[in-house]
Amino acid sequence: MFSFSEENYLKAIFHLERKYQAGVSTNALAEEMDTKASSVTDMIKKLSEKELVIYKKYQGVKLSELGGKTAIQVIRKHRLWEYFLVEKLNFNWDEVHDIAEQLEHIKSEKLTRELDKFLGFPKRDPHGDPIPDAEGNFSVANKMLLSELGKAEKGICVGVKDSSSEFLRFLDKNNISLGKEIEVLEKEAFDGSMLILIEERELRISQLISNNLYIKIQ
Amino acid sequence: MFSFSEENYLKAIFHLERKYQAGVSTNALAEEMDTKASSVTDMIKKLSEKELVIYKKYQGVKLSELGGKTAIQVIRKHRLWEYFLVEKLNFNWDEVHDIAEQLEHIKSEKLTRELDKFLGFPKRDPHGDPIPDAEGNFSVANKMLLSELGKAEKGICVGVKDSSSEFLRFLDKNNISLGKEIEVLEKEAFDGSMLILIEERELRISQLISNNLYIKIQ
DNA sequence: AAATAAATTTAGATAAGTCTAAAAATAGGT
DNA sequence: ACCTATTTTTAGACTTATCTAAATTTATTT
Repeated sequence: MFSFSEENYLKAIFHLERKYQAGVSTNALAEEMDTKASSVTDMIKKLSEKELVIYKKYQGVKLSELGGKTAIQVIRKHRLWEYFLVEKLNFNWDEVHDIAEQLEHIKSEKLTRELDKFLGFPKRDPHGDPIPDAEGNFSVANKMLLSELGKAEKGICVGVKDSSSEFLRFLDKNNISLGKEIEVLEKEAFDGSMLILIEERELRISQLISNNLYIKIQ
Repeated sequence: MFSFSEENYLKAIFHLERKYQAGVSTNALAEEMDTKASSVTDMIKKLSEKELVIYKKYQGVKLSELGGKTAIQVIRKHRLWEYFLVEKLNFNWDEVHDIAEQLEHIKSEKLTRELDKFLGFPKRDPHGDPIPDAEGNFSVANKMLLSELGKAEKGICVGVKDSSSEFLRFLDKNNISLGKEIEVLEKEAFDGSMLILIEERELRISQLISNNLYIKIQ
């Protein structure tokens, strides 16, 4: 089928397409993949020959139908494995990403289906991201960033934008986890920090934090 | 750490060392790995530089202490995943090998430990092979081949030598599975076939079959 | 619209793992 | 001990995925 590297590129393009609908630039992809632009060009050509992406020189790249499907299957596997690691193997949510990066490339449709069934067809991974079903369908929740809330507004914490171990451990330390209600008590215009109420506790968080926490209102 | 390919070579050498204690020959390894002798020589040199094997030109190859430990960890992961697939994900014992070949290369000690714990520290994989513990220790059962039994002798089926899907499906079809008692009713000297009694049923099996079934006596 | 800056692609090189074909070493038979 | 057959290694080439440096295209500024 496809190599690990090809699958990683497809996944990266998929994620970047949300931000760059017109086409993902070589440089953006190079940054996302932590590689050089020239390497990206080479790989894009290869993906283009395999009809996984639509590419015109200097015009950026988009996933084809096939490329999109493939990317979603990789993402499905990644998120199912993350769920497995947390729910069955006692991993914390900040420890699962790197292992899922490896597991997402295991090739066996039956394995993915059976894992999904074994886990009870979970809808979201430990970071609140939706898990595509076998057909590739997944719900795009109407979430927003906590930083978008105004004073006295409330929301339920439903996901994280940054899922780095550092950020997740910060949330753990401050007892912020998915499903909890957060109310904005104050907003500081100067630095974007806010005072929030979560489980009867008041907590001051910087804009970097509120910019990486997804919430759902009402 | 080590590449998939390096790990596969170590595993192959480990398995072949049982048969060739004096050192595994390049050709034997090439056959096992389904590759060319020249490729084997190249890889052995690399493994030798990394001190994973002991190698002198034209003298065959042996695993070093480190190479042996590494091989056993790969085998441990392979067998744990096979057990997982059969016990948790409803796979049949003839379907798990290829997937375990992929999963055995996932790098995370914690994952292996937690998987082992989750499975209840199983001692044997679905084919009856011992699963090394975290320290690499595993029991070498005093098993023998069914073909070594004489007339009127009995044994408990404890493993398979060939674990190809074809052989395993043959066993399924004839209701031969691990744990069952087998008694030799007749032995045909001419072709090595035997008439066996298993669960009240009489069954004639060729020598190819009895040569690939491990049993334990008394 | 020309000049400059930025982004992108091309050209050529490298490392891992494989191959074929040829050379070298070992083993076996007489 | 010699000749031959077999095994093993070497030499040189190919593929995948990467890199650096140079060339080219696109975008921006004046």
